[in-house]
Amino acid sequence: MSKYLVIVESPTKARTITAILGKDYEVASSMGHVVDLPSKKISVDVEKGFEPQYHIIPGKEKIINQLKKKAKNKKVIYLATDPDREGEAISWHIKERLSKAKEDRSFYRVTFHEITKDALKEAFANPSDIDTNKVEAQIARRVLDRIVGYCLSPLLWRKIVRGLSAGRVQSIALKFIAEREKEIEKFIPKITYSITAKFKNKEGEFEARLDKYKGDKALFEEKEEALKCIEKLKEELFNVKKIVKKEVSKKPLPPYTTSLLQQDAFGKLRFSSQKTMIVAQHLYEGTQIKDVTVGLITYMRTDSFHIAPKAKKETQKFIKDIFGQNYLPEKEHHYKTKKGAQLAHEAIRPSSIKRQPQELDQYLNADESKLYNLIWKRFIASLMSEAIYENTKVHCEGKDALFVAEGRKLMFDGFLKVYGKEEEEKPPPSLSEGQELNLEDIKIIEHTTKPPPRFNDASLVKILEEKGIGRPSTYAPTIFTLIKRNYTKRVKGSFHPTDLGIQVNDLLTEHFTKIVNDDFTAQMEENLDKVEEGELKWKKILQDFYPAFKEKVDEATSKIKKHVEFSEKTCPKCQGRMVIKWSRKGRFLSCENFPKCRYAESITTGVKCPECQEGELIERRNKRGQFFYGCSQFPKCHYTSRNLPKEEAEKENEEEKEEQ
DNA sequence: CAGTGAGCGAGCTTCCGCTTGACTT
Repeated sequence: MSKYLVIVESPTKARTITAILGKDYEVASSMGHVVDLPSKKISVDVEKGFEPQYHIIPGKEKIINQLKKKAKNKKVIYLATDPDREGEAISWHIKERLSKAKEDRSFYRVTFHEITKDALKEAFANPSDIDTNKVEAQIARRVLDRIVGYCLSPLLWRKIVRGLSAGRVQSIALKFIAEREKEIEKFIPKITYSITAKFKNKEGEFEARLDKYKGDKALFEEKEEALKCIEKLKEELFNVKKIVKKEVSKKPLPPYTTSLLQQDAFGKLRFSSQKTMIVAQHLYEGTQIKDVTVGLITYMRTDSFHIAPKAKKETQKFIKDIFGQNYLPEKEHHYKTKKGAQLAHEAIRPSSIKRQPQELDQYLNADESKLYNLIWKRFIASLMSEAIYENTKVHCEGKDALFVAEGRKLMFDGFLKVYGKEEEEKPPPSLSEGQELNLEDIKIIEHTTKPPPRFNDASLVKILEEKGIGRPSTYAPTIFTLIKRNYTKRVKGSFHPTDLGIQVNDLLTEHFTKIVNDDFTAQMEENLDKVEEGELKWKKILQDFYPAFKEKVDEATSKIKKHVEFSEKTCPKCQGRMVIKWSRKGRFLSCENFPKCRYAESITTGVKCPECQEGELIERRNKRGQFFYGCSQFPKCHYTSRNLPKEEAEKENEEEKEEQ
């Protein structure tokens, strides 16, 4: 019988810890949060000090009961959830629920940043209490998000359409997408002209670009000017004025955090954020290799570059053994962690560098192999030495003109041996200073400025992380929410806002400028830090925020006119216009004069029923709220379909096109 | 896996962040 109970968040972690701690410790997992604000109501008493009204998350009663059962005969319970704000709050909620029992028992908080024998020994030798400041910072964060989300969303229901949502994180993500579209729309391409020349001497020929003409930067707005310039240049004599050689080194990229993994997997494998996380989860949970299940990578939701010392040593030895001492840097690279990171976990790395990608292929499916391959290479590269290039810059001068030719040569590959591309450019042939050159050819190159690109999974996650908006566990779900709400659509991998998305964003940016501002979250985080330091009371954050926010909500409620969607049709009874309304069964057409005129009808799609040829297809919803199409002649005709027959035909066509 | 519904005007929707399984006929 175990003496102690240890509670962690994830079952995988529980398994690993059990193996280290031994028989005296029973390890259980909470599966994340067990207590939260109920989703039905706002559950924050804004009149009385913003006190949150918590409940057990539906479905988590089972887990709490299991924890209670396991705690029964234990005198000591160790709360070992993740060492960050959310982890502290989880421990606090669990303690509250478990200490209601009559038995006397002690609770200790233990924290560790890596799961090794030494780290655990250290942690359990120095147990502490729950850090109430950290918990309070979490409460402030939770309550603020609840207030923002549950005040703004209903406003959108009333003013635009039911079922919409807004929040501190998703609304900024939407803003990035919507504003980018506006930039693209108003973008006017600008054309400029530059000049390149081909020079020749005994050794060979090379290209150079015109850098300066009569002391000015050689970029022309008019083609005429460039042509005139060329005519003059043809008469000039050129020689090699200067040859500059310079060694430059290129540092490897840091190991993966969640955001970097999502970005790279999108760039290299075209995985969506969501897909990356699902595949990474499989690698983390592990797979059976020669009768044992082993986790192949460390935890995939992290914002830290930290590497367990033991893993680092193992990898450095591996690099030395396989590639040689040269491939280890003289001084270890330091990767700077983002401000505001919570550092609860390590960077994402292989659990052992010795499990090489090609050896695992037989145990993994294609996607898992590809992702593991990236993780393995990126991690090992992050500990390898820099690549060294020799850059050559040749200045060719005439009377009024300076041409520059550049090249680079790889002198030492370093980390490029495993990860990344060699960017070699052909250096000019061997030249000597003062040498005369023949101008062989000269031409104009047209440059068109391009609009900024639309966001994709990678760039959206990148900007969110840079601005400190959202957390590793929420990047993928946030993107999913924007798509689910029909705010944005993925078109060939990049996000286009929908009309609805633009409309929602316009409303929010006009009336809630502060909340959809980039640094709203940053300011919140600064305040939360103060709460953690004990310098600020959590309620003060809300007292400072809420009154002005409430005023804006009230103002918007009275100012904004409800958006009414008119249809083309008129009411056959009173000649009023028909408008689109929502019931719990979906959309329908109603007379604008309701309730004076009660005429209503279904919205038809204009597509004839393929079965009876009489009725038209109508958009319908089943008990679970899912859409399907049925015949207007029901119950005479029972035809149903998930998609419009016409759409299906179009879809098939598109697929065929793409395959070609 | 597919099926899903019969009048619609109530009562419903929603946030962010931490975790993994997983309801029906």
